[in-house]
Amino acid sequence: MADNMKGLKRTHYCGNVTEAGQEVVVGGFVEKIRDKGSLIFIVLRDRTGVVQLTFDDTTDREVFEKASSCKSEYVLMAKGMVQQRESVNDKLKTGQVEIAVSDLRILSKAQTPPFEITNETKVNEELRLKYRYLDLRRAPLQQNIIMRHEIARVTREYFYENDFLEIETPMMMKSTPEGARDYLIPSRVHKGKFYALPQSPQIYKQLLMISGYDRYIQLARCFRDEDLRADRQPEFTQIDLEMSFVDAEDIQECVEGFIQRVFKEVLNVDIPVPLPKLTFADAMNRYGSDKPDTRFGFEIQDISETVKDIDFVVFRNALDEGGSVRAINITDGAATYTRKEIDKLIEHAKGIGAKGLAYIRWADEANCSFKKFLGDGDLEKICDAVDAKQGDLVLICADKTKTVLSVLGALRLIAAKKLGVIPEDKYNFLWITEMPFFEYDEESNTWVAAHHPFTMPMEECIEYLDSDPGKVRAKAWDLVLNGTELSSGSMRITDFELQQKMFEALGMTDEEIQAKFGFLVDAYRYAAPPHGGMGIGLDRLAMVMCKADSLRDVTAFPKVQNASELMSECPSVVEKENLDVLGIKLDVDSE
RNA sequence: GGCCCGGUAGUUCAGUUGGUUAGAACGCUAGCCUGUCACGCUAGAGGUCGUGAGUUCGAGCCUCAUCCGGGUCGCCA
Repeated sequence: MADNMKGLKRTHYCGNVTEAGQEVVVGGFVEKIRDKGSLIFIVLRDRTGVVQLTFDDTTDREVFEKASSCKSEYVLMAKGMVQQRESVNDKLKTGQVEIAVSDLRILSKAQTPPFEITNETKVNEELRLKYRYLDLRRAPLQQNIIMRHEIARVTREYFYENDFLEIETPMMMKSTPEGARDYLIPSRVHKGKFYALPQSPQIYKQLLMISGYDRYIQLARCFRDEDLRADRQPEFTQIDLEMSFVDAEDIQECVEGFIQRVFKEVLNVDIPVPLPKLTFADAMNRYGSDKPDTRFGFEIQDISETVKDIDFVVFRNALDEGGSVRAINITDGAATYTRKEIDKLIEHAKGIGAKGLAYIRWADEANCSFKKFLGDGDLEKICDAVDAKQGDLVLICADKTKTVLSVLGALRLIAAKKLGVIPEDKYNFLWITEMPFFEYDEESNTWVAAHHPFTMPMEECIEYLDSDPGKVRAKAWDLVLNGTELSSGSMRITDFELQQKMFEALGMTDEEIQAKFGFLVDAYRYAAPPHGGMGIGLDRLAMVMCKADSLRDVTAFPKVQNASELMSECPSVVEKENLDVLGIKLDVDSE
């Protein structure tokens, strides 16, 4: 039988025991035992840190015996006097003191855990996820979870102070056939019909504007049944907001205030505002990405003009087919790359869709992979065009412009990571504006909406809706931080006729419109203030602020790549009776 | 769905050209130790080499399949 806490009431968190000369009661987990025989040290851990418990020949015999029976991860409560240590530990916040224990309770015994619970760990993540509740005892993870809480707290404070109302929207809603796949919930009452979990509260928050709740905020859980990535979980949290009587700049200004506040309060980092802006087109041309990491250079440069007279079939073909030849100049000593390392880059480029990669490696002398096609002075012209110097590596890609940009954009990142030139303590925010309204879908040969179909086009683009969809830009913008897409926002269409035109441009029939969004279209007939909003990825924000590599490190109970959870082993098979009630018959084998 | 990487004591890893009884460190168990803090010392237990098949006189190692995990492309209005 374990002890109880009778007569003891916790007075301090472990990490806060720093002053000698007082009697304290602490509770926590056994982090470490150093048993010297007739002198025992137990390091006790809670979410604030650790403190050392000491037992020696002045300790009550029964307490001493109990201490010597303790094992890793036992849950203890201890009462004792805080005293100065004979030998201090400067590495610990509580390293000046220790607790001379007079009362010790073993509240719960622990099996030997499957892995050691230490701050630094090399243990396989798979095992840690299976025992997530143990992994979560580790300080680094606790700090992340606590920081995430702080972010959420500051978020609420900021938006409350700015007159936003927190309103909950349904978790069970109508399935919308467009966009990501929905997670479906079968209905027992309406057999054969389904609710969907929200991909975002988009439609509801727009309806709230129509209803006059003109500043809305919600820390909204969102669900998307798509494949996972390090920065993508099937369920995630969005700081979801919508504002009326505003334009894009007003919303951006409000969010800039939030960003500034949350970084100051949580990290004590000053973020200068307004945040820089870059159009989507410029982002693609300069960085080959719609979420550029601007903490380093290596920008993409168009050298089509420079090489147009060079008799190199790869360049010639690309240019003849309307593509381009572009280059990035990797500085910081990239010329030391070995042939093998360059080959690896080329392989990577091919993986992204490049047919190949030309390069100039300027070590002792400029060494060019396509030297034999060059005339006198051509090499110098190219190096001049990209401002290459000795020590640099110039990567050149020739293809359709879209391919060239995505390939060089990816290589730019890989090279920077490899060279270690990305400053870790920098927070480069960037608004990406003037997003394209339509994307060309090569499979179906049609233009599809790049955003949801209620996004407002830029006024000067409306005339191209029918004639040249590729030219239409949206009143939509993204917020990017260090190469991570943090947030996305837009102004919404409030004009009924314009909305009709948008649907037509997307090739939707009246029946389709009515079936998919009938209630929303109807709602806009009853007048709506001009409005727009954003959804800010709380998980991703936390990931960057915690300097974590994966959302799993800032999510208490994350899913793995196949969308299952290793601890509870969900999703799982359900009893046949449960399916019968829902009128569902399975067409798959499951054990 | 495609491509790449990984899976050997509880954990992290090593394991030669395919060759006797698969090793180390940490952890764990027992004992000793009054100032440790990566405590120290002594002894000990602990293995279906992810799983299944194949090649071979012989497989941790080679081949195929499969499962699990990670990264990435597709996908993510």
